[in-house]
Amino acid sequence: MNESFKALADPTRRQIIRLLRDKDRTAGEIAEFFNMSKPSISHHLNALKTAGLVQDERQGQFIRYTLNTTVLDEVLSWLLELTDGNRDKKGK
Amino acid sequence: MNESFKALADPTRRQIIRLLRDKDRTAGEIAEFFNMSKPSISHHLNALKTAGLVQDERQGQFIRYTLNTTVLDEVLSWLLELTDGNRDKKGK
DNA sequence: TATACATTTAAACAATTATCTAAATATCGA
DNA sequence: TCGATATTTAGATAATTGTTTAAATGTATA
Repeated sequence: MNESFKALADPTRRQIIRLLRDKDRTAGEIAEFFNMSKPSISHHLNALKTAGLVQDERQGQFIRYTLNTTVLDEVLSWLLELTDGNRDKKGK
Repeated sequence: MNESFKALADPTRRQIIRLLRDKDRTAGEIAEFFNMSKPSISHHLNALKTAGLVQDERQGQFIRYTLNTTVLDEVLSWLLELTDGNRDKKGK
């Protein structure tokens, strides 16, 4: 959970998530959207992967990244617990 | 928006938010929950305030902190845009 | 199998962040 | 106004993070 929030704290990583919302993309395709070296993007992708926010799968020469909405849902739940009226404050 | 995500990236700050969800509290009351110096807590409170996640109001000797759910709602919206089916990808 | 392409890993470095102690500011009550 | 209490601000430092270039790994193809 902490990893997820930390992963979301960076604007580049949030943008990557948006890109993957539209469709799966390879690391190179993702990198093209940014003014940043490929190793940097790779690093950000790894942060997202560690957090469980994306998954990767090698397809031949390429590595294809996919959004994992499950973890996003968990973050959503955490936030919803705060704004919702129910006060059972379960400490997740 | 970036400030909000960065503020949420720290576990101490998330815990502070949870504490404020239950009720408003003074800086000192908040600090009692943590194994950390008061200046550190003050620093975290300031980060939350800068992000707009909390508001503060002096009450005599004390400073009382309040949760501002409006900004939390904005973060929620950002996340909901990702998980929802609608694909109008407005770049907020 | 040699070369090119896609991507990651390694190593270094700068910038940011979290933390502490000490000092400053603000308010209250005697 | 003085002393106690509540909190923040300042200054220092250690840890973490984001970035780069160079090298390594894995795959495809001629």
